Amino acid sequence: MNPEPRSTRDRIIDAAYETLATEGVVNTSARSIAARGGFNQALIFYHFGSVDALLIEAARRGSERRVESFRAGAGDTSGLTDLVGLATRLHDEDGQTDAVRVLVQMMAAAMSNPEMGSAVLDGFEGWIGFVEEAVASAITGSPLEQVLPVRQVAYAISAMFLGIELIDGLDPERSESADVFAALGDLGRLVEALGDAVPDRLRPAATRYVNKRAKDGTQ
Amino acid sequence: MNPEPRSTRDRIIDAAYETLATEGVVNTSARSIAARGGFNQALIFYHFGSVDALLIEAARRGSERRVESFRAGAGDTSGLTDLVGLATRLHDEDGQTDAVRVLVQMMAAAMSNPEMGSAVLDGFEGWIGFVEEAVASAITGSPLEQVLPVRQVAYAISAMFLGIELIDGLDPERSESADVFAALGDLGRLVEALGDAVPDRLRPAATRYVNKRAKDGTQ
DNA sequence: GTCTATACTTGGATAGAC
DNA sequence: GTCTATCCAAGTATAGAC
Repeated sequence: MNPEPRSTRDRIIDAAYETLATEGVVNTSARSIAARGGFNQALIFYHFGSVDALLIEAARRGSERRVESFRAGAGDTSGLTDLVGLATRLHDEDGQTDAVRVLVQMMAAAMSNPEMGSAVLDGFEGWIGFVEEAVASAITGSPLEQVLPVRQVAYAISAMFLGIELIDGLDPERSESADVFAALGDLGRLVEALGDAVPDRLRPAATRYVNKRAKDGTQ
Repeated sequence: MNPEPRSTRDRIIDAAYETLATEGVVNTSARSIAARGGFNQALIFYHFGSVDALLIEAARRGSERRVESFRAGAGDTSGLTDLVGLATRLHDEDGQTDAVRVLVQMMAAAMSNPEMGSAVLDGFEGWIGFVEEAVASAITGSPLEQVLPVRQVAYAISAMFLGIELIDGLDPERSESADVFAALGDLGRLVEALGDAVPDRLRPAATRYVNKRAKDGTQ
């Protein structure tokens, strides 16, 4: 139970992760990582072969952590409000912001490195899956259940979350994300309230109506 | 009218822009930019003083172009469907994808460079403003007009757009963005259809109802 | 497995000729 | 304003001692 002395390999991965979070990809190098972790630069090549390979490992590690703590923080996500609330909390927790920052940095770097891109996408899949579940459980029993393409909506929500972090990191002084999350919370509550306003015995009719509208609209 | 021979300054900015788009920030250097533009590397320092300063210029140029072509492509955006349609078209046009890619790359780089962050954010303001207008005109006359925080919604939509591009760039083989835009289009049409279903003479009542719900929810 | 030393490459930046 | 040459710092990577 005492702090298991982490292996060097692990310490290197952690240092890479921290460097990405605090200095960004552009300032992440074998030397800056080693300096931060307090170990020798050559170890990176001994253990991982190249800096890129290390970054891919760090991305993998990050994905795992992220999804773990999502699920830990999620608990009882069962509505839009809960979902937005969770997103807001995640955005506010320091460790979580780091996780998203690292992900964003990796994604930007991966746009010019196919192998890395594929790895990052794999890790991101867990995140989308998590949001899919949350969305699905948020709409069970509502007329939306029949028409909402859960996967695509989860994808869009995840993208929004990433984008907010991307913009938010530009200038801490001018951060608007708190207002945005607050507004999303209001909207979520509003939609839920409107949904609740549909009496139970009218739901089948509402569903038919929504379906028809969806069909007409898609043509 | 004949192709005004672009100044060297302009050619350098263009080359920087192209390098960002095709190679990403991590591979953007004075030398790679000069190679692409076919001019001497030293010119960058003569005209801009440093690579970062050049990138900031390129970002500014990019913002202008982006908003220009948004407005050009927008024309008659007056509903959710139009808005999503515009986004879809922008996402499909080659030149536009480049513009968004460049922006995303700059944002990622700017996370570790305050001066750059501020410049990129300034440029992004034009984009958000554009989406604000589109959202505002999309909801005029509907009960939503009273309760929707236009700025925050526009911010969220813009963030989503950026995020989609970010994910989409990871692995062209596994791109899902087309499905996502299609789904968003369906949803937009659905919401519009539902909105239209509220008879005109009931709108004041609907507005009061929505307002009350919004108020209750916010508490 | 880890450290030192070192080779090699690339990048930022400047001086000076043209 | 542009090109050549060059300096120096930083980066990746390897060899070899410990």
